[in-house]
Amino acid sequence: MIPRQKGVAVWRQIADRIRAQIAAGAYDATGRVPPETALAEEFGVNRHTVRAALSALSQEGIVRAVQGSGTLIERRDRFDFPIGRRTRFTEGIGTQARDIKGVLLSSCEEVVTTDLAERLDLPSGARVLRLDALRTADGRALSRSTTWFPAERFAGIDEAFRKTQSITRALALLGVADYLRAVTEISAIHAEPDDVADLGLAPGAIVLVTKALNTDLAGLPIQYAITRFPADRVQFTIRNA
Amino acid sequence: MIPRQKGVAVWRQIADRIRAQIAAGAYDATGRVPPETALAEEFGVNRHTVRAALSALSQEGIVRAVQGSGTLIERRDRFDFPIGRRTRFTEGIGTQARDIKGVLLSSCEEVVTTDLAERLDLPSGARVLRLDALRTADGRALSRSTTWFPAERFAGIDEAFRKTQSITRALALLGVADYLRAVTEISAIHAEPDDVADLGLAPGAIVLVTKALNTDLAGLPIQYAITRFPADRVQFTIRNA
DNA sequence: ACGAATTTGTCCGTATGTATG
DNA sequence: ACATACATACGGACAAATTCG
Repeated sequence: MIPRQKGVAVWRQIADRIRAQIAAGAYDATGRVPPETALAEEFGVNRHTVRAALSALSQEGIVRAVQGSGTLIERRDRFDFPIGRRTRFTEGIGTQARDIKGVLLSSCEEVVTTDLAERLDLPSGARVLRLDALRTADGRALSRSTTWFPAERFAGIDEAFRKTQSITRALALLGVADYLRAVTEISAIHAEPDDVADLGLAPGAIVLVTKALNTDLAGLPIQYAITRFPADRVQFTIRNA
Repeated sequence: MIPRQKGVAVWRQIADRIRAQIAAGAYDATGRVPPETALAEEFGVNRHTVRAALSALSQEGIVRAVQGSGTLIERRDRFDFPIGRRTRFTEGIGTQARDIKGVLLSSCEEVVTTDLAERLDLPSGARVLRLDALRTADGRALSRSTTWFPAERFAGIDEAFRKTQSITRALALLGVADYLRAVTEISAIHAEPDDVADLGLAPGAIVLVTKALNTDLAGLPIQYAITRFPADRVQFTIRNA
């Protein structure tokens, strides 16, 4: 059932599949995972291997085992993040969580790279403000973003973000009442050491990476952002209404 | 450097990172990967472990080691797949590959599930045609899709697809000259055994999953598709022009 | 209240895979 | 190629907690 190639432990592969099953609502009827013996038979492995998988999920807070009773599902949430012409992080996720926080990890001014200069339509040598932020929803890390603004036009955006905890509200403070999403690139990679630390992931976990360009209403680029999401907590929806 | 947590072998984590570096063009200047000793130092592991990683990449055909010379990069391509109101698979990928094939793996008629009935706006108990297809570009698997059409309106779409190797051209044969992408959901998961077999992936690899609804010009749903892409060969771009 | 069945928790041992030097 | 240490996976046996007739 489970392929025995090398490099990825069988218990991890099984953990990934059970997590996906839970997220898909496969066990909603009972609110619990099937017994270890049943899972062992389903995946064609020893019960100990299933136990290793469930132990990992238990560490993640997804399930909780009760001796004699079974393994209960603690949570099965995957946030949906809509992407469209007027994409806003906080608004998009807003109805799905109560307590959304944006923490500014660091900010600095730097000279644009050639790649970034092209995207933001800046002359080479121009200066940009770089903001590193972590967003959490109900206490769980939801994204880790690095954002660049043209330094001249958006001086003070770091303080504005620190106060408002939101890019949208920070931009509003600086006189940008509205802005538009021009392009979004989406890819997926394995978690890197930074992701493991910042987003609280297991190595081998999946990170969804978006690279987004926002413009003002005149079409002038105002912001370029690279954001990393834990794939087991997030999905994207593109609506062409 | 590399975290020694459990479940994923270090050599596989390193292979994933080198593959990502190659895809990002990090080594384009020399056309080769740094020497094994340099990589070993960079990742803080023994040279044997780096050799295991490079051996895996060599198996995938991404690099080729030459004794006395170094480890050459054989290919570094990641297809970009644009998503918009008029999303077309073949057109979108068309300029990036010469030889695009769509193979019909199987087709059958089935009764809609409640979930699918809602998405396609069909009465419960209605019948749908299901097409399973594998798409390849230049001989490499690019996607594995399952597509559902209302059976009544699209009788014969399986034959049309088999002939034309394209959903767009198959729909044209059945009188649908144009159609629109209404919604696209994007998520990422670890490869399942089917993905390993169909897409030629390693277990532990990442699969990008899209769930897409297409409508005709009148807004009537004509097609719902779930497509799985190997994440190391594909990225998505959403343009809001 | 009791016992049987079910289910998770823990211990033993053994073979293979992974990583280092 | 060799040696060493640890992680992974299996198999079996039994204990401990819960459920149910």
